[in-house]
Amino acid sequence: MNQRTQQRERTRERIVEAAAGCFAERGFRAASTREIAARAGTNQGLITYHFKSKGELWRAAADFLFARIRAVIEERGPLLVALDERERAREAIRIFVRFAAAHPEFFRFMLEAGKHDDERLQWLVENQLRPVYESIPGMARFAASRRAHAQYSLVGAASMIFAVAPEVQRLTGLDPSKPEAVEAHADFVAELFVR
Amino acid sequence: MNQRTQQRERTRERIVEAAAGCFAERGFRAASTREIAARAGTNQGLITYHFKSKGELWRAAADFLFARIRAVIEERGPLLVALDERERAREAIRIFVRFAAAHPEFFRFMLEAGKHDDERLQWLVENQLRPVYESIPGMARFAASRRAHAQYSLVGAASMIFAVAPEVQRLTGLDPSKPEAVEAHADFVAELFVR
DNA sequence: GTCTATAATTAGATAGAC
DNA sequence: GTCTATCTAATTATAGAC
Repeated sequence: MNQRTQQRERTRERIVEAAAGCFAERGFRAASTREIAARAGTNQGLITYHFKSKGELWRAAADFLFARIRAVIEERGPLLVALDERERAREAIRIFVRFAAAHPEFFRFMLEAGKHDDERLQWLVENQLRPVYESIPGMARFAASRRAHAQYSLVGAASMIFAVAPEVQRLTGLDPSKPEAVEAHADFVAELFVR
Repeated sequence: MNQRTQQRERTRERIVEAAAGCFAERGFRAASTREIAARAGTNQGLITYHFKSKGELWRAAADFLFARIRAVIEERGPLLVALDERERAREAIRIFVRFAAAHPEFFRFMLEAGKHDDERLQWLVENQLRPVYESIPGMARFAASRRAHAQYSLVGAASMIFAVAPEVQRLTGLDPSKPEAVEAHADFVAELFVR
């Protein structure tokens, strides 16, 4: 790879990461390409050059966010096989909670996308979400008829406190991003779903 | 109350309800006063006349949404005292889940507001959320040090599946708004938190 | 009280300089 | 590949007719 191609990739990466943050914080419509460009340390025209449209940038941002959760699954999944069934389910849930704490933008992005039945949601479900849906941890314990209820209860219980962290801080005084709070939440949710 | 005052109140109510829906669906910034006006069957200029600014309309919308949850608490709360402690906690959670199913816009509105630490969140916490926070059901069972974790786990588990209903439908085929799905989710979450 | 017209900003996409 | 300038369309808030 020559220097120009490397520079190109680094610039694209900076823009995509800034876009993921902006789309998560503001939603697709309210996120502006000018703000994304500024956050990436560049200009608005360059976004059109690299991504053609705001919609394509959004898809690149989704791919960026899902690459991180896939990495966690691939990295931590194999380590769980040594544990017995119940402790494996608990530890998988703790890993999931820690991911939610480390990447609240992932869940903010998903919460924004999941509430509108448009072409973006369709693309997201088919290309990103469906492939990882089956790997949500600890769900084999529940009957198929309750699977969706268990999945979304777990995702909600694990991620909500981090998705609205500023509200939690103002309302309760607890800062959910602190390591002690993350571990307390991981233990609480793991114990809630696997007793 | 004379006719003109009645007409005024009905118009304001229509605008506020439309605003609550738009702010929940799109967030504060992306919701446009023109779309709100169109949904309320009127025009954009009238919004400025009645509410002065978009920010004040947002506060009126928040007040409208919280009035509904307060009404449920006041209406259904007294009926629970006849039950024993555990069944009271379970039934309170079921009522909360049914509210989340009937009013996903409440939770979409809150999820959008809760992720930005701005003057709107400050107003929302102090004027609307704090007064009802203590009435979230079934939480007396948990130690004070775990209260926030329990509260947000419950809110997340109860509401997420309805907040992202279009995603759930596309991904799993389940329509969470159907009465059978609502009851199944209510039972699942109640059983999850009170065994 | 309701509506139309408009002013001042800001948006995404495009064109072209370098 | 990067950046500035600009076009068209949309935004909120305002002014004023009725």
